[in-house]
Amino acid sequence: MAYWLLKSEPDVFGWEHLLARPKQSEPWDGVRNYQARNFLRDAMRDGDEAFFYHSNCAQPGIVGLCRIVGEAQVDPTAFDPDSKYHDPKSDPENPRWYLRTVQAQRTLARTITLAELKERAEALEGLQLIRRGNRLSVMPIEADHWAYILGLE
DNA sequence: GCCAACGTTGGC
DNA sequence: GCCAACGTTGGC
Repeated sequence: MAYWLLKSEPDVFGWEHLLARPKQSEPWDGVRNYQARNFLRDAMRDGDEAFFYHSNCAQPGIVGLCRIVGEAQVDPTAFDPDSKYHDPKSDPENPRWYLRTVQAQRTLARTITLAELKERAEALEGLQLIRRGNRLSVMPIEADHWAYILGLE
């Protein structure tokens, strides 16, 4: 069992959107960064758990817990000219982008903010989220960091 | 392969 | 809205 953090802009697709979906699950498409893609495609496993993180908003932070459901699949939005995630250089014969389905597990009792995670930088050493200039939208979380962060709730 | 220019991310 | 940091592109 591995742990992850998934970033999402609440104005685009936030935690409330996920909760409103049938079975509270959604294909996590549109990832267009190779490092994030590699995590999605190669490292994640069915049943892994993930923090759902709100970025680019008034109060960035972790708002919920979700689960990775099933195996990696080719991201069909890459081949859709009408999609904002369309990638004309991605060849269906040799797909470049993948997705995973995520399912909401529970809403956190409160938002664990980026600000307080930064305050705990000593205990969370190595956490990519609080590294300078971090922009990864899919990142691994060490098991002890996972437990520590949940303990802040 | 280098690197400048450009576009994007995301906190503040 | 600003801007630092980063990834990608493309000329050479």
